[in-house]
Formats: sequence, structure tokens, C-alpha cells
Amino acid sequence: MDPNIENESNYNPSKYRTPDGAPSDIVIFTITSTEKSTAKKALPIRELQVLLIQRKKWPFEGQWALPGGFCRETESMYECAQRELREEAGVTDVHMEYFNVYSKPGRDPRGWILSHAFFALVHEQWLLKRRADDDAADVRLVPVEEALRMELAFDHREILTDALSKVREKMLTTTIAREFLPEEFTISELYQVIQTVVPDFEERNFIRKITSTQSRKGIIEEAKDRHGEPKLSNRYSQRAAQLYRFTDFSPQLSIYS
Amino acid sequence: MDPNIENESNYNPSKYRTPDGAPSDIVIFTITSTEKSTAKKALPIRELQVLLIQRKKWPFEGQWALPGGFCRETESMYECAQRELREEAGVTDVHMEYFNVYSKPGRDPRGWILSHAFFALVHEQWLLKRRADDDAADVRLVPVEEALRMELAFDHREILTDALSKVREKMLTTTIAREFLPEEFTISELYQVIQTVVPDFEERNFIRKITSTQSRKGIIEEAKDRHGEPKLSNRYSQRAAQLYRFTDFSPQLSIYS
DNA sequence: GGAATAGTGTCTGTAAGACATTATCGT
DNA sequence: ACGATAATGTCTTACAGACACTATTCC
Repeated sequence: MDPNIENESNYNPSKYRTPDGAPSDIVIFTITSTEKSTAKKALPIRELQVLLIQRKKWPFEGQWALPGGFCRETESMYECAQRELREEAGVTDVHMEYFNVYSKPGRDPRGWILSHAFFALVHEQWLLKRRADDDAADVRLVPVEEALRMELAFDHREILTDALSKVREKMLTTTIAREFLPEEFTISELYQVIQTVVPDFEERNFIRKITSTQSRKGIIEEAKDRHGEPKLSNRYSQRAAQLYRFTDFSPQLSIYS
Repeated sequence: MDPNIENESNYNPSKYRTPDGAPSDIVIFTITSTEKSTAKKALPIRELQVLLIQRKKWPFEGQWALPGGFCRETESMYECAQRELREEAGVTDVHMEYFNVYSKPGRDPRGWILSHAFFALVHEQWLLKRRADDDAADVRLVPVEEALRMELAFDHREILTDALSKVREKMLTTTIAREFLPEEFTISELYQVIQTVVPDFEERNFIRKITSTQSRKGIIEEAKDRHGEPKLSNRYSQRAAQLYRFTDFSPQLSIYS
């Protein structure tokens, strides 16, 4: 047999240098709500936070980093990220998306390591449970603006920056806002969530745009009780507000039409 | 020293199973133009094509596949893809974007191999040069619809499907149409390019929308000669058409405003 | 004149954007 | 009554969508 012809019997991956590891790292976002100090009913103060863990081992021992871990041969990258999410944040079944690979030579002192970055959007309540469980001084929710100013391990600040800009983009072009909201919510809540993620967002006639314009009507629909009567909520206000829910519809955007 | 404490001196990556390779695979799209058979001036027939190579080695020997190759320790994934683009298609300096990783266990018979998928958008002319160079029976431009029906190596049909849907989305939400057009182009050319990539696209008042609506005006601008006179082209028509060029502006889309 | 592409006129209904106003109801 | 949030009225200008029409020039 011609030794130059490669086939199953003589294929040998180890003649090439191979990566030393392919972890996934996860940017876990949540929105915290705190009641306004005034006793009266009022909209809560919301803040976008990111979950960080303090490293216990070399490299970057003691520094804060994104949760993550090495992928195994028996799982896909997405499954790996799901496992890490469960192990490190104690949550399952949340919205998670892959967004980039980080592969710059030298990015990890342990060797040739390709990080696969995901972002996850989690309800505050799921994380709160976990944080009570282990009295973890090594797991923290940090406001994103603060996290961006911290000196994070590896290239995790770059990853966080990219994740944030991806989430902001998706917040405006898809219905991921639903991931931070209960099944049924008021228009103000939705507006607040969008503004929490995208501070520049401002839309004075928000309620009309989303409820009565032809092209957008259908993104959300009024919640009704079993008698078909509109469901209202006065959680945040004296005057009860209509509750809405997201539908499965999301418009296809285009700069040309 | 506590042997349970990992640090630079005792860190040993080889105690874990590591990937057998991290290639990049590239979906190279181009749009071919063929003159209509009628002798008269007319818009060409355009078709979206993808570059495939025929594999010479195990596995999938003889089958068609996306161009690609293994990443080296000294380069980033993007640099790897650039190198492959140069080596396999003979092109440099084209628009290329990373879009996904393919990591399902068993996807590659050679072992645990993570494919990093890019798409590239190339002018037909750059590829034509190359295809003449090597009388390559092993490199082919294939119409996308045909390629999707072929039995490609590995999970390359899935990769191609994903690339196509990504490019279609970006064709409508960004100005990547420019990658398939000369510096200066007519409105019909632009419209044709969009339709070639996104067959469903239809916009009866296209010219007015893109030239005279407040929110979109600024995506393209009229080309002018050095005397400030509008530049025209009669390449495709009896009546000369205004030439346009893309600006750096691309509107921020949102489903909420 | 016909064929092919380029581009405008015109009309109707709907939406955008800006602000003022009213509604509800616990405290 | 006031404060806070919810929601509607009103007005102007702009855009969407449809379709008929004119313009240019080679054949």
C-alpha cells in the first residue's frame, strides 16, 4: 500500500499538534429588581447583572472570571455549556446562545485553548435560590457596568463586551426580552426590561407602536382570563394595567423595506 | 508544596482528553453573471454559487466538501480561515465572518474534531482567475440549490444550510450586498443581487424607498464625477441609469420602533 | 414601433412623532 | 387632593403600497 495515501488504518491525528482544550465560557445575564424605597406602589429599579466566579486555581488564581469549563469528547459544545450552567449556576432550561470563539494564540497560559462563548438569560429568582444554597463567597452577581471595569481573568472582559453588544442587538431585534419577564407582563415592565439592557432605548409612543401598528401588532397579545375578559395587574400602579404575553411571532427586519 | 494545588509548574494538560483537531471550514459564496442570450442590452442572469472541493483522502474520499483545514497553534481561527481561503480558493481580502462551531460527537470519523464555520463573500472574477490557474477538476462552483441536494462530506450540508440562512438574514439587515457589487452600481443591480440571495425579496417601490425615505436615505448615495455631475451607466440598458455607492451608514433595526 | 430598462405622478390609507389630556385609585 | 402609573386624543408630516404613466435609446 502506498504509504502516502491516508486512510482509516493509518490515519494518525497525533502527528499534528492538537489543541490542549476546548472549553465553553458562559456569560450569564440576569436582571435584578429592587423596590423603590417609597412605600407606595411603584415600578422597581432594575439592573442588568452578570454572574462571575472567583478562580481558585492557577492561572489567574483569586481573580474573577466567567463560569465555564472544558468540553468532553462525548458532548457537543452546547451540551458542555448546559452542563456548566447547571454545575456552576444551578440552572437548567434557560435561554442560551453561542456567539463566538476566542482563539488568539497566547490567550490562555495553560496552552492552546479555544474558548467557546455563550450567553445565557436567566430570571433573577433562579439564581437567588442557588446563591443561598452555597454560602458562596466565590460566586457573585455583578452589575455589568462594574464588571466591565474589573480586571477579569483571561480575555474575559473582551468576551463580556462582545456578549453585551450581542444581547443588546438581540434585545431590539428579537423577542428575547421575554426571558427576563413573567409569562404575563405589563407594557411598562417590557419597556423597563428593554431599557435596562439597552439604556439608549427610548420610544415615547411605545404602547401604541407595539399594540396598534399593523407591522408589529402580533408580537404581543392581550392576556385574557377564562371568561375572555382582559386580565389586569395593579402590581406596580394604582390604576390596573393590561397584561400581555408574547406570541410566537417576530417580524423579519430589513433595511430595504 | 501541596500536590493538590495546581499551578504553572505542575499543570499538565495531557491528563485530560483533548480534541484531535480544530479546523475551520469556509462556505465561499459568489454570484455568477451570465448574459442573456438576446443580443440586446439586458440585465444578466445571476446565480448564487458555492465553492466545493473534491476530497482526495480518507475520510469521504471522492466526495464533495467545503474547503477548510486544521488550525495551527500559532494562528487564530480567523487567521486559519484566511489562510485556507488563500490556499484553496486563491483569494485574499474578502468579506469573511465566523458564524458557528460544529461539535456533535461523531461528526468526524478521524476523532474529536471541532469545525469552526465561516462564510466568505467573493466577487466572481476573483474565483474565475483561480479556476483557470489550476485546471482543477477538484474545485467547482456549484449553484447553492444544487449543492443543498448533494451528499456532502461530514456535516457539511448542515453547515451550508446554516451559512445560507445567515447570509440571507445579513443580506436584508446589513449592507453586505456591497460585497457582490462593484464600487459603483445601479439600483437594478443592487435589487438583483438581493433577489439572487433572497429569492423571496420583493419590493415594488424599491428605488423610492432606498433613495427618498428619511430613515433609509444615507445607505447609498449618488456617484458623481469630478465636476460634481451625476454619473450614469448604460451597461444594462438603453436609457442610462444613475450610479450609486454604499456609504458607511447602516441603520440600527428594531422590532420595537 | 417594439423591446427593455429607468424613473416619476398620484392617490389612499396607515404610521411616526410630538404633546396634551384624561383615567384610575391607593394613600 | 396628590402622586404615580396607565392610557387615549389630536394634529402634522412622512411613509407604504399600488398602479399608471412617461423617458430613453438601441434594434
